[in-house]
Formats: sequence, structure tokens, C-alpha cells
Amino acid sequence: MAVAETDGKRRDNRRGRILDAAAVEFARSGYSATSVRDIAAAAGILPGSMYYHFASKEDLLAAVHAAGIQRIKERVRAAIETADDPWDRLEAACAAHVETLHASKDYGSVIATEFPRRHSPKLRARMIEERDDYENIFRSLIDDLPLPESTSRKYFRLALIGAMAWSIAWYRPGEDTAEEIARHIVNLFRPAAEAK
Amino acid sequence: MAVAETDGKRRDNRRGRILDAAAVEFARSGYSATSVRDIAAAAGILPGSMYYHFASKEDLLAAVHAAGIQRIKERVRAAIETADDPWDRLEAACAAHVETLHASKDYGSVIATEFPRRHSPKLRARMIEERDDYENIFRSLIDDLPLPESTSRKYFRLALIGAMAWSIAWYRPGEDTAEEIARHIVNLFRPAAEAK
DNA sequence: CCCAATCGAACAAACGCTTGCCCAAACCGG
DNA sequence: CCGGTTTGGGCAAGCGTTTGTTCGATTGGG
Repeated sequence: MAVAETDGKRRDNRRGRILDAAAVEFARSGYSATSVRDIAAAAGILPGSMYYHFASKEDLLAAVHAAGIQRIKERVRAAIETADDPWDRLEAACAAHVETLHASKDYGSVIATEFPRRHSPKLRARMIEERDDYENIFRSLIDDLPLPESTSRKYFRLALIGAMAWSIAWYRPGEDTAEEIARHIVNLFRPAAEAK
Repeated sequence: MAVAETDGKRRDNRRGRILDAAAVEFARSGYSATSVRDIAAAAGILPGSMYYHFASKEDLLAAVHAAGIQRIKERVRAAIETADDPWDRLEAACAAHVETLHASKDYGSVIATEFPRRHSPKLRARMIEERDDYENIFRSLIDDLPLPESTSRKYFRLALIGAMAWSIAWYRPGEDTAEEIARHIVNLFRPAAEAK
């Protein structure tokens, strides 16, 4: 769940802890409502010490975003390989997507709620690139689906990703599992394959 | 599009202009990245003058949220009455929803991107209440649909609203119209009615 | 001439970030 | 195995700026 522990080298431990703390705070309050002091306090260091590991607050957000995308990409890629049927592959991908979004809730929440257009051109470009790269997984999964010609694959993808992303807004722990959510959502889209 | 002009009374003109300016700034940068000075500058007044009309910055957000919800509710309610068939009514509602979300982009964007959980308990409660009230329109529209028992109406509603809300994230003016977007999305869900 | 409405100026607090200094562990030639 | 040196990491303090908000003075239409 946290990045800190998984970074073999002891050397990077502190950096990982700051990253985790930043993800938690950014997820809870949003980027601009979160102060460097908040993050430092959550990480157990003083504000100034953060700047040894990250050049700026913006750099810290970039690192959280990159780590979050990388993680969800890995999980989804791994999940896909467990199935052969195109619909099963999509369902596996969605389950992994929703699961990761809520399991490492902090990183997932940052990805789902920090809009690129609200950040500097430089960071915006990085975020969009990383997101596009990730969405390409779904692009190719959906390309493999046997859909009627009348169904727009573009809207299929956007609606699917939107429906999953929105779960961040309404999900309450203890109700349904991420797998159930993903299964329900995919089942909603599944009949679209047989439509004329 | 703007509230300012529509408020008959001259007396409320300034209040409406501040409200519009706040919606624009909140939509562009988010609540906490927007300063009272930004809003005042956009409204053509001095920062202090805002406090004659609104008790606080938070109150201003509450007013923008309420105005946005009220507007979208009116449009959707009106759109529903143009049709009798349950699916047509849903499609009309979705078209009005997406259209309003993008037409009065500022108010719509604030609704779609300001998460209640990130605000004070008082404001959070108000926002959730207003949203629930609005979502009840869709709740009853979906109750009227002839869906197979295996289809969860709850997930149907959440996925539909999520897919529409997400359009804020990817929509670029000049590509598709709001009506086309809504039609495509509803058509994706429509086959779910005939599934076993 | 009144009073709603706005201005102009200021407030304390919080902001992102920089700087100068310090300490312990790791490293490495002799 | 020693002892000097490098280096990862953190501390304490404060820089200048921006924040939300307050408030007495000022203005102008009815």
C-alpha cells in the first residue's frame, strides 16, 4: 500500500515516507489546500527537510502522480494476463483498476481528483502524457471487443473510465468490494456488444 | 449563462456579478487556489467589498453551488416533460444535464469538481443535501426503466452520472456537442435493458 | 440628508521556499 | 584496523509574499 516499505534500499526510505505522506494529504485536502508544513508533519520531519528530496511542492505532486500511475499500470497489466476472452480481460482490468484506486486510496485519489488543467504547463504536460499512456491499455482492450459498428469505442472508453473514476466520489468502505463494483459496471456495458 | 443579468432587481446586480466571477475562478483554479482578491478583480470590485454581500469565502462557494444545482435541476426537470417513454425521458434528462454542465461551464464545473468531503462539515452537509436532492430526479427516472432484475439500479445510476461527470475532464469545445455526448452515453446503457 | 454600498488600508496568520549549520553512518587509502 | 573525508539527512530560523478578513471613512442615488 505504501511506497516507503517497498523501496529495498534503506537510502530511499525517507523519500518514500515523504511521498506517502504527500499522497495522503493531497488526497484528503487537494494540492493547493495542502501545505508543505502539513506534509512534513505527517512524514515526521521539518518543512525545510523536504527540499532535500524534492525540488518543490509541485515536484512532489509530480512524483506522487507518477508513482500512482506506475502502480495502477502494473496491476492492470498483470490482471489482463489472467484471461483470454476479450470481455474477461476487460473485466479483469476494471477490477484491478477500481481495486488499486481504492486500495492505495491516496495515490488513486490524487490521480482521480487532481485535474491537469489546474497546474503549470510543465506539470500538466507530464500528467497528461502519463494518463494517456495508461489509458492506452484500455484503448487496446476495447479495440479487441466485438462491438457493433454503431457503438463508438471512444465513448465506450470514456464512459467506462468515468464510471470507475466517479466511484471515488461515492465509495464508502465496508459496503461493496472493489471487485463487485467493477463487475457491476462492466456488466452494465456488456450488453452493448449484442445491440444492433 | 450568467446569473448577473437574469436577476431582475438592479439591487442584486453586484451580488450576481460577484457570484459569476466566483464561479469562473473556482472552476478554473479550484476553491482553495482561488483568492478573494482574484474574485474581486474579476468582478471589478475591491476585495473588502465582497464581504458586504457574502459573509465569507466559504459562503460564496455555497452560493455558487446552490445556484448551479438549482439551474441544472430546472433544466433537467423541464427536459423530462418533453417525452413519455422512460428511455426517452432519461435521454432528455442526460442531454440537459451534460448541456448545462458545459454551457454554464463555470457553475457546472464547480459542482463536478468540488468534493464535499474537502470542505467544512457545515458546507459539506449542504452540498450533499443539494446533490442528493438533484440525484433523486435520476433515481426516479431509472426506477421507471424496464430493467432486468439482474441489473442493479444503484450501479446504473452511479455509472451513468459518473460517465457524464467525467466529460468535464476530457471535453474540448468544438468537438462534439453536449447532445451528442449524452446520446452516445445513454445508447451505451440502453442495451442493458434487454439483457437476461 | 440618509443609508445602502463601496472603498482604502490594514491586520495577523499562514504560505512556499532558502539558508547556514550539524550529526551520524559509510567509505577508503594507508 | 585506523582516521580523515564524503555524503545522506535533518534542524532551526527566517526570508518575502499572499492569505481571509475587518473596519472606519467615503460616496452617491432616492
